[in-house]
Amino acid sequence: MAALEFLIRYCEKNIMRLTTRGRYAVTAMLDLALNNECGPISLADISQRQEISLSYLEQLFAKLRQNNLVSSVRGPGGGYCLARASDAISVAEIIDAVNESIDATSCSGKGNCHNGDICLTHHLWDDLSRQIHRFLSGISLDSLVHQQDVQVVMLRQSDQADANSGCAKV
Amino acid sequence: MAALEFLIRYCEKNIMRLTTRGRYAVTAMLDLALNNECGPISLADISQRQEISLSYLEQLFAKLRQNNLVSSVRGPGGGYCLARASDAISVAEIIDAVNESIDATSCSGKGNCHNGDICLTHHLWDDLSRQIHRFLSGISLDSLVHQQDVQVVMLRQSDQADANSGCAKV
DNA sequence: AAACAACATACTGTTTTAGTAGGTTATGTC
DNA sequence: GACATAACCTACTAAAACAGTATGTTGTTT
Repeated sequence: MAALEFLIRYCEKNIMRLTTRGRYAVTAMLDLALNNECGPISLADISQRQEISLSYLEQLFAKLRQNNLVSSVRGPGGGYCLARASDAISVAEIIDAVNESIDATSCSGKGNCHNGDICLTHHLWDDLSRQIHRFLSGISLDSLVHQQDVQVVMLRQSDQADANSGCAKV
Repeated sequence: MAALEFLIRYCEKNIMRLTTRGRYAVTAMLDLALNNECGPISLADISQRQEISLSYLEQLFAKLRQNNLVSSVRGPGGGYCLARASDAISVAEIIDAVNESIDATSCSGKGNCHNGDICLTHHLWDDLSRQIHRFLSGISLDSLVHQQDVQVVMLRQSDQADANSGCAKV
């Protein structure tokens, strides 16, 4: 039945991990979003601007590329571009892409998940997990760039003045 | 000035970490919330129900206690209770409590955070970080227990029938 | 041909996670 | 008072994840 399938799916679902790894990935993608009109951005540039190790960035971008979040151009002048418009890329996608490591530890493997209140809290957790995921799915790179948070607008506007005045990297 | 203070505060702020550790803590707190009327709940009970190592639970509850999220009763028949009503305890508090380890790595220590577009993406990240935190601050244990998610209501109702029929543990 | 930059793989030190082990202290019950 | 219970505390450990280093190769532009 649909209910059981549903239950199993969410029992096996893994946690939405949120660490510095995800921060690096989102930060790098934000860097891309901000410099998108300027053609491909090299990882060397991002590495320098965001102070993230180049090789580490390469590892992260391998995953981002596998998940069709960025496209690459090789050779001199090459680099990475967003694969889609920044309003079509969610924060959730980025974090998921970079944390791919399917280990469904919750309650799979043990058949005792399906009976009664043993697993009730698991369901509740899965609810939360899904809410978090849905929340982050609703936040696009674009919405981040275009100040959602009123409190820091003042700070950011002065910053954006320099940043947006036509491809500062050239 | 206020703006600079503001900037520094959020530059130094750490990421909201979300791992299995947090899942365990939230799960355990949910277990408490569900059995709250039954008096103190021993960690041994939670350990058995949620399949979490007893000693690990003890470590987590040490943090939860330090942060006034639970209160304890020693001796036989003792255990832990929620320190407040379940609608006054947010998921964010629980996760924060259990992940306490102040390491402000973002851009503190390096003075270069304050100039221009170098740190623009950091601001954007901090925005996101704060949004996540605010989101999880808005979700209480109580709201989790009382089905926010319509899709799983059907599943949970049958479960809650057993669970809520007066302190199953006695 | 040379330089550039993506792409790939293997290795390393550190931190976090999750759990184990072995206690001490407080408090009910017999 | 003896005893069981369960909180409380500290130190240790194996495994995983994190973050970074090193060393390439492949493709592309100049």
